[in-house]
Amino acid sequence: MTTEATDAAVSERRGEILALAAELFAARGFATTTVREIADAAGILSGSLYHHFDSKESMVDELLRGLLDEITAAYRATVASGDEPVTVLRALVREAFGALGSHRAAVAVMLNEFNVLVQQPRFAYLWEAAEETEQLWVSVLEKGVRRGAFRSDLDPRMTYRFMRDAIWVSVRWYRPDGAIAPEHLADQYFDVLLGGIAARS
Amino acid sequence: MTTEATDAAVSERRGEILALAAELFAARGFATTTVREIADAAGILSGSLYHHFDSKESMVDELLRGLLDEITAAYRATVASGDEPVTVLRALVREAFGALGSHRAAVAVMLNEFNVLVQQPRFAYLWEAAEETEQLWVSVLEKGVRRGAFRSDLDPRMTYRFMRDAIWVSVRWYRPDGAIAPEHLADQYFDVLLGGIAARS
DNA sequence: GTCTATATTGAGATAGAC
DNA sequence: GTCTATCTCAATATAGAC
Repeated sequence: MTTEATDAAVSERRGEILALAAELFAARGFATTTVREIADAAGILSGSLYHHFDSKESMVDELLRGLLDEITAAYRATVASGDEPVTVLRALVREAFGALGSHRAAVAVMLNEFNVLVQQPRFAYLWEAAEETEQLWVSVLEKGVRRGAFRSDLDPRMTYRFMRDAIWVSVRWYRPDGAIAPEHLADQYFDVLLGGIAARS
Repeated sequence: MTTEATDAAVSERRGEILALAAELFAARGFATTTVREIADAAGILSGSLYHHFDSKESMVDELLRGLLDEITAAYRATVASGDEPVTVLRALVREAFGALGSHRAAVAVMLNEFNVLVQQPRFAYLWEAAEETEQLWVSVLEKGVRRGAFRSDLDPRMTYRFMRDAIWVSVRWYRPDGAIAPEHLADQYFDVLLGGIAARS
């Protein structure tokens, strides 16, 4: 009990600082955010940060691992359900948008910094996670094509990339505290994606 | 003649260096690219760069202004044509993808660095250009809704953002020297956007 | 867990010779 | 137009007191 309470308190402080760092990384970019800015936001001096984290890099590492662990678990479970492709795809889209609501800053950091970070050996796991996600989504699209739910001329890999990018990049303008709920946005996107923007004749 | 030839030679060298810098900014990020890396790529020492450019910032400034000047001029002309909304929208999509072919690195830099750069007063013009572009595209979408070419429940601003993001972010995986020509990619995107991915019943 | 104080490095940028 | 040499500063990170 005592140990748990202590651990929880430690984790809580870490979590607070990490959340503040995430907001700064998202707003100002990882490279241009200084540890002094993070410390300022936390109300401490920069040296004190190193009691909680090894380095600035380990902060973004922890942030991205947390996001990936959660979202890949959700994707795996959804695809494993074995439901109809359209149903599964809608659920995947909702999960992706759900992350915008629950982990907005982390998603922004992933979107903005992926290409630069992934070049470092330390962040090679970002590639692995991206590959697994692509395989999961593509398998659903392929199944949908085979079953006649999606157009037969659909390119599953290209369509996946199109969807992934279109969804995640909306983190740049979407505000989860605004009028549009993540699920609503997800359904609107999915609606356009399935039926297109053209008027029905 | 002599003056022109000299100016051309100067501009050529500037252009070469700027193109190299653009590739580095696109691949490694603006903040993490060093002036020494740019100089290495150009085969000179870092101090020599300052004969051509005031600063690293002025390099990215020149790069982005060049892209914006060209693409906004194209958008203006296309919208001013007054053709049918579907026709104009297709042309806009082709122009956006065309920039991926002709200015790939600059587009990548714009996509990746916009949010950070725009916070500096020096780069406030990025906002103005983005605003004008949004107005142009949205006007086409609104006209299309009024004329019954697009769904009546379409949200023009949201749809514009969706399209813009989906198109530009493809610069992250699209290789203009590969199998897919920009116009082909543009038409595929436009096709999906108009008609959706669902099979026709 | 935070502060004081500081080590260390690497970055952007400059001056003047060639 | 490039090089040599160097300045200056800001950033990450550390050591030890409290």
